[in-house]
Amino acid sequence: MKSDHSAELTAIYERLYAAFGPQHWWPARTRDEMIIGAILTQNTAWTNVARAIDRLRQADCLTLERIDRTPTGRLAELARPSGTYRIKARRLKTFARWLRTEFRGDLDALFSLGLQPARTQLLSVKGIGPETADAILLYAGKLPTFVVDAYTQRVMRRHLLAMPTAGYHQTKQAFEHALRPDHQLYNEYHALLVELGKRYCRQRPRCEDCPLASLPHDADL
DNA sequence: GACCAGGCACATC
DNA sequence: GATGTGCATGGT
Repeated sequence: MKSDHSAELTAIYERLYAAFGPQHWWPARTRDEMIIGAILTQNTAWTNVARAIDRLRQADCLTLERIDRTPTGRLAELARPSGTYRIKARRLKTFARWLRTEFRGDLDALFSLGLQPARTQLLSVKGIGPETADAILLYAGKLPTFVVDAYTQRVMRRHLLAMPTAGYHQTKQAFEHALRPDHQLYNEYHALLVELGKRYCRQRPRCEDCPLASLPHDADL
């Protein structure tokens, strides 16, 4: 990726915000619920995650402390609507146990390490990759790290702001170089990109009314 | 009945 | 280090 697309990335944000307005993300009532949702949404549409969250709430299993004390098989049963539920149940358990043993179950103890140390810690947990780690840091920790998801990669490539081979880290760096390190800005920008993707980039792109239609783009992406 | 969705771990080359 | 595959449901 060319190193400086600051003007373009700022312009894209302005257009998306003007078109969609504030998104009020993450859709969760508590930090624990946010983290649980982040794990459940891996490679999964949010509508299915919402079902699983409801079931966990009904079963009073929507805190990390409760997850730590609930058998994996029971969690899998509750998380079933979110797909890949056996894996996700294991990841929830792994995370809850890790937080208890390493940070006495205290999220503040994790986040107060600061952005980079906390990120390294999260990435050491099996089941937490770059996107999930960044989502947790940004939305639960209010730390300024940009979350790159599949829609973001697609938008960047489509509008020629990223090489087709640009990876997660490269794309993340481009946004963080272009924008001031402000967790509220990163929060809104990521949410707006997801909304853009959901509306206009699913299946074949439908570019007619897309807020970015007038930007340069590659019609094949 | 495909194809997709707000990834990740692991195997293999 | 890049690429492929399993995980598995519900919506379109």
